[in-house]
Amino acid sequence: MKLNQFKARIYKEGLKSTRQREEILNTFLNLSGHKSLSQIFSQVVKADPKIGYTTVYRTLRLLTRLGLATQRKFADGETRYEPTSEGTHHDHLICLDCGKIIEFEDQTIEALQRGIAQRHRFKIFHHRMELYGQCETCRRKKRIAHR
Amino acid sequence: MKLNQFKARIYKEGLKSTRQREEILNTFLNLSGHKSLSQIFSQVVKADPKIGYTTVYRTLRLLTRLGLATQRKFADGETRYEPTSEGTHHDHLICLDCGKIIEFEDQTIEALQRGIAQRHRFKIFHHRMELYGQCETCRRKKRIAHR
DNA sequence: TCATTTTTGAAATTGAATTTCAATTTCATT
DNA sequence: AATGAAATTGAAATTCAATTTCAAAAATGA
Repeated sequence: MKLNQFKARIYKEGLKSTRQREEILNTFLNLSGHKSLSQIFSQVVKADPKIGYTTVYRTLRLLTRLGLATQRKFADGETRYEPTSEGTHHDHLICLDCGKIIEFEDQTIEALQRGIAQRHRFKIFHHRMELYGQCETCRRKKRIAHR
Repeated sequence: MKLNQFKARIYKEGLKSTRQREEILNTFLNLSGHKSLSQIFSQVVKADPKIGYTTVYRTLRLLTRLGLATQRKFADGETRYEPTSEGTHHDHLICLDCGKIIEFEDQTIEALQRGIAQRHRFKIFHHRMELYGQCETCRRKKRIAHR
């Protein structure tokens, strides 16, 4: 369970472990995929209606700072959070109709990116690559709707 | 000159050609790179102090709709606009220290992306790829500052 | 328990994006 | 050149997510 790791990190930083933080972390870890703050908030509220939006916001920032969450900004502008799954970087395939997000990884592309950076004498810290389109399900739906 | 093409498109859409729109387009086309709305606005104001922020905003949206401008959202959250240079898609290398943006293109990566999409049965409309890091100039500066 | 420090949460603030609306401008038609 | 319908302008207002403020509440260590 990650909760203990979390508490340990919290103490090390001179911060305090609270009911709210534990509840938010727990909810967040059980939520799959890339969730917006309001999505996370509405889930947290179900578990404890007393927890405020601000606290969820601050806790997600804290988790990001501690490396337990990763922030993502896609083209729609809303910030999304995802539990950090250790060591695996990945990119995204996003359906513009239904919002589905598929993760993928491609070592060849990563290598080519390193080459490009080197050629321009850049030192890369991170990157993002997103492919926007339509998933098969939505394409089928549209085809039917058009009849 | 693109101005005439612009007027033609304007009329075709049932819209009207105005002093403001011409001035904004003109300023925008002479501005290189990826500019934020406020950067474009402050440049437009130099040419004509009477032109309002809202008009610049709406004109950039219009240009985007007409395909003369391309909207970009990088990780800093601010929307940037770039004149559409026909036919050439490109990706970006961004310096996190000085904000410099370098454009690049890599056909091999593009091909690999198409392969990934196909494997997931996605139909891709567009994509974005951004490499964030530090350019050579800033790396040198920092090295000196550390002494 | 007490004292200190952090956290909480409602409300306020920020800042960019977008909308509103009355006044103005464009342009096709006289 | 004058007219009028339709579009445009620009200042101000609004929206909306992100972020900050601050007094009250909770957590930790002595």
